Amino acid sequence: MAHENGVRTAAHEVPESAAPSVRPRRGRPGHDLGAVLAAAVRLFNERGYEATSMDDVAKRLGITKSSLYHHVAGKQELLRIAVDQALDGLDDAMAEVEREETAAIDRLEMLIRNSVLVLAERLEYVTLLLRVRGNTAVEQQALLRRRVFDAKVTKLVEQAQAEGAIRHDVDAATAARLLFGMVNSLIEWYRPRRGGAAELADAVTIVAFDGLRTRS
Amino acid sequence: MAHENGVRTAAHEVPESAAPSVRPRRGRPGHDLGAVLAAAVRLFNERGYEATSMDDVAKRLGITKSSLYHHVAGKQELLRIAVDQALDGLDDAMAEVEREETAAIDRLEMLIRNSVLVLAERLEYVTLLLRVRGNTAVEQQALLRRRVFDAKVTKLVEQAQAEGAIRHDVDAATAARLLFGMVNSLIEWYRPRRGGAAELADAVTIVAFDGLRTRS
DNA sequence: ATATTTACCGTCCGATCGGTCGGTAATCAA
DNA sequence: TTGATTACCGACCGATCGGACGGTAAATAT
Repeated sequence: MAHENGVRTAAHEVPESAAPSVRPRRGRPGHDLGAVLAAAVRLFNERGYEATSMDDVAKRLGITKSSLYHHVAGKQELLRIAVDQALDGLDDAMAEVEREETAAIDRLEMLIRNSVLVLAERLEYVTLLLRVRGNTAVEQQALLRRRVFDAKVTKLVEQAQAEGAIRHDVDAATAARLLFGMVNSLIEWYRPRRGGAAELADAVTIVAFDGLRTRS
Repeated sequence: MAHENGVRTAAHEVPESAAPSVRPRRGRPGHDLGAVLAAAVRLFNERGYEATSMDDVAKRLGITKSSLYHHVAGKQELLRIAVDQALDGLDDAMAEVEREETAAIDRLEMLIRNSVLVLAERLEYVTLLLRVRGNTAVEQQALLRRRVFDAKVTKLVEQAQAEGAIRHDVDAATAARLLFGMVNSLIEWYRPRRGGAAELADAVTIVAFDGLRTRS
């Protein structure tokens, strides 16, 4: 693990579903960690994490850099909280599927649908996650969790192949990667619309399982 | 256009197919622009463009930063030359397809195959291209050329739909994006093997057109 | 009124960044 | 031997970076 920072920050904190909420807090009014995180993630995605300075984030919030450091311990922690939001969502999607006992191909379809929904719901967090390169300990930890997820997808494809539901002329690992390559590419162009995520999940599963070609 | 730099650098330069070649040059022996570019692109992809300093590039080559500036005008030019390598390859792939007069779906398949091969051949350049965010004029120019490419793909899908070869229950633009989302995702995991690119292109076209599901 | 809690600010710092400049070293052509 | 040509280097510069620190401002709770 290598704590690397001070003690603070348990593991899963903040955005209580990203709602600014109407709770009247105690001290002087101002931004809370949720607002700070939202602004930071938006900027990270616009310009890239490395290309965004803490001063950029502060300015977007209308405060100074020193004020920003009152809310967050450092730039890396901002990144860590954000990617954890994405990874937790993806893990939930996977956990729900693992509770199922249906045919492997049905669980695979369910996983794809769930993942598309998570991607749409937490678009900015997932976008940030998928761009992490592994430069720091925080990023490497994120890559590790991604690899665990990917391995589970491959397992699922292998099972579906063993059950005869998925073609054997494409390697399972390759199929899994192409599948989630397609899913993950949503971050490049999908923009939230009401209900848009569900029909998008339809499109993805159709292309993935039945292909684009018309058949008689 | 907005030249932004000095006069130099015509448009398409260097890597004469990336071969170090045996040509005996004139002055003092050392690195040429091709070697510099290769080292830079590799580092850009490992750590990200912004996170890579010119000193990092110089050190990887075993020279100093000032020596590096003898070969290249600046960091942005390094990026520009690199992404142009990728874009030129993709444009060639598209141009070959546009010369064809077969059915739209066949041209689409040809484009996918060509694109996969370009991706495999110029993997590092394309990787860099696909990560560009648009922070500078150089990057925005690259994004512009990408958008032109994407628009042509959508047109092709629309034609194939009009010809009845591609299903109508998926929006053409969405299909085009999912298609190249899948293709482009190769940069995340594909690593060169002899002949591997061709069978990878097979896998991609199979999944794209016929889907993963087995059918009786 | 006073204590507590929360948010904010100005100022400073060492490190690193992309880039410049003037000079030196090694090779080939004449 | 001299002149091009090409490659390299040390020293320097202004700007910006992430972050530290001590102090102030506004709200609620007592």
